Amino acid sequence: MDISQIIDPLNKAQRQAVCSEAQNTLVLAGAGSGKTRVLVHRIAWLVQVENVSPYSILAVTFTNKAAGEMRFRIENLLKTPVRNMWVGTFHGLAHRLLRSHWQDAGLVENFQIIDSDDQLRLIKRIMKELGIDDKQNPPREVQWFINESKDNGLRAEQINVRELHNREYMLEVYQQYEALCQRTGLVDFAELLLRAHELWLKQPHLLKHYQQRFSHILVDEFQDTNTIQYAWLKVLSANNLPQTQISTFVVGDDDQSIYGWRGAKIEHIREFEQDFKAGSSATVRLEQNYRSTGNILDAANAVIANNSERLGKELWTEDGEGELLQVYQAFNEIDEAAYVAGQIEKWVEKGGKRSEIAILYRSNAQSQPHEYELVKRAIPYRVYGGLRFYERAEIKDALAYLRLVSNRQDDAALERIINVPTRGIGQRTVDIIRMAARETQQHLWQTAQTLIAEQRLTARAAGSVQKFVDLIDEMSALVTDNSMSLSEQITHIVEVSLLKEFHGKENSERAQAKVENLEELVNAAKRFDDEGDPLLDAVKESNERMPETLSMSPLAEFLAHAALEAGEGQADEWEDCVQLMSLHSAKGLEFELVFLTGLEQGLFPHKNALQDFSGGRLEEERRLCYVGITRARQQLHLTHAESRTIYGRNERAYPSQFLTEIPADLIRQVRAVSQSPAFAASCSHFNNEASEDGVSIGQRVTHKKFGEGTVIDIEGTGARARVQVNFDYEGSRWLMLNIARLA
DNA sequence: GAATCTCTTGTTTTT
DNA sequence: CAAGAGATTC
Repeated sequence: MDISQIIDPLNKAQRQAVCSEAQNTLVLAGAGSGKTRVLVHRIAWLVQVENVSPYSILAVTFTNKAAGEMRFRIENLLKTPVRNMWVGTFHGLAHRLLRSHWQDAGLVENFQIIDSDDQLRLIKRIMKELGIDDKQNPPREVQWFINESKDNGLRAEQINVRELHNREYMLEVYQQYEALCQRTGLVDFAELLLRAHELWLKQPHLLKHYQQRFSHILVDEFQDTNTIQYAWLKVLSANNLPQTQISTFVVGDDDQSIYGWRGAKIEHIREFEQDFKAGSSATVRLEQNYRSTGNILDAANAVIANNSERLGKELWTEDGEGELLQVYQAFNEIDEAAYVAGQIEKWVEKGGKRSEIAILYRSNAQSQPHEYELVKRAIPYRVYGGLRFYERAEIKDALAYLRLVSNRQDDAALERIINVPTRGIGQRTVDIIRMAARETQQHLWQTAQTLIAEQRLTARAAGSVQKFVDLIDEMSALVTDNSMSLSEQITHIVEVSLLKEFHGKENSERAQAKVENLEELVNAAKRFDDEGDPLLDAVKESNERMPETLSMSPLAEFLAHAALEAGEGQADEWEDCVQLMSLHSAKGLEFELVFLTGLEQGLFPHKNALQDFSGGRLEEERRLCYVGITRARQQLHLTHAESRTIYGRNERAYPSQFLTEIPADLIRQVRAVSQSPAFAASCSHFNNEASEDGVSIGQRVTHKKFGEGTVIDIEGTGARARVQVNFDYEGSRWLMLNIARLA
């Protein structure tokens, strides 16, 4: 047993956490203080020193990425695979529990997971059936209401009608939605958690089994737990029983809580100390930062200090202060992207790797101008998040075929593809089937066949529907008869569905991309064939000690994988490329060079957060900013634009309040402000040349008029330059063609 | 029933 | 600007 390997790389506070003898340990870990390391080493410590079986350990994370990373690092440290240890996201673990105990959970064996897109469609359908005007009552609001209720552990019947303030229809939709999902074997994200929680409450024998099994529960990103997740943990750990033997170890940072909008409650950190009081408890603070330079940390500390109600934490480093933060004020988002790309080129020229660079933004749509610029300069990049692979329409179509093959009750899937590709089943026919299904409380698949048999459809419609039914049955035969591999099955289904032909016949770039995506789906299935799902393996392995066994067809496994992981990590991962992602997906990651872009009031902080009078949401935006700043190791560039295209319109933009919260002495303004709105219409040549050859463009620009060879005086901080600029008026905006310095 | 056109509406963030 | 809904035409 080699304890030194586990202990030596740790500082005092980290060691204190890893070796904690308390039954319940709370680790308050600032950004970059070695949070993951502590978790990984804690588990290694438990296994090697305290002789805890990996079988008795449950580790919970929030993203699949984090779960994979944790398992990888544990196995690296222990130098042995830990197959039967459960490591997963709350959703992933809940899903496995429900698969293993579907009967006890009141589900059908082959239940399907739906994403929020499917969920919204179902809600729209129900509202239509109930005759609720979706103009006045946006389905999105109802969706939000349902998910919020579930996140708080509330079923429809537990909701007090009076609290709805004449929005009783929401409750009605919720009830109908629940019934529909139950009838058709569909489970949404929030439902996974709620069911898993109810499983504990309704099936004490199962709860007892898992309580006896898990002696140690570890939770990462604890500040992001929502009510139902927290409740699930509390029940499992038997924290209310003084004699419980279960030890909990949670790691979190209140300053990095950025999922309040999803029901996460920072208060859980505080509550933990009161709620988990069985046996002894300890709190450890990790404040020494091993990631960023002093200046970056000072900026982060200064920004987050504006929040109230913090648990209090100040990051520090033993390393030097490093470079100043650079702030660049761009004319517009194109200019911003050009600046970023220019800096990236510099970094790479100096021998830096592209994978050390991240471009971060508040909302995914902001990736576009950056992508455009990077393509232009042939800089390889990779975008995370946004429309994920398994969320693309054509992929979801293909998956809907697979779902229907695997579960004929899946109404959501059936509705999606009954007329994709078009096969002569129109809105009218679908409406008839829907209504009939509603009357008999049957699912659509069965109803459609009944309607044909009873000749309640027109001959033409009946023929088309019959063809569809036959098609699905035929696919089903392919899948069940042969002992084909998963990827072969999917290849067949994609072929037979004629989806490729359907999308391919459209002669656009987008259509081409869709066909390629469908081909990529087959590759994804191949990869899944080879690699499988580590959590599933763990469950299978450990289920040997349970009376219930978990048996899922490869197809069902693949579908669940697609629903829960939405398809990160496909393609080009090996190439050295710049990383583009939202601030939310950047949490937990670090980069040498970080660009924090779009720092404008209304964009970041987002305008919706600014409307909130309580300020709670503004504080969450600020935490998001804190997360962004602390991603950087060496260099941090903060950019904002004077003008930004929003919904196709050019809008004036103002610097984010967060910029002013950073002490001025930590910042170097790369270029000062230009007040002329006409300049905002200029293109990127100007900015590059002007800033590149050292001209500092000043506060005011004097110009006579725009046109061929306009001469402009630029006043900088102290400096002054005269330049000749050639413009072209193109429709509605000025394009700057070139610029030359005169004096 | 399908394809095409016009008009409105809107995007924060993710399991 | 782009996607979705609704209306119109084939």
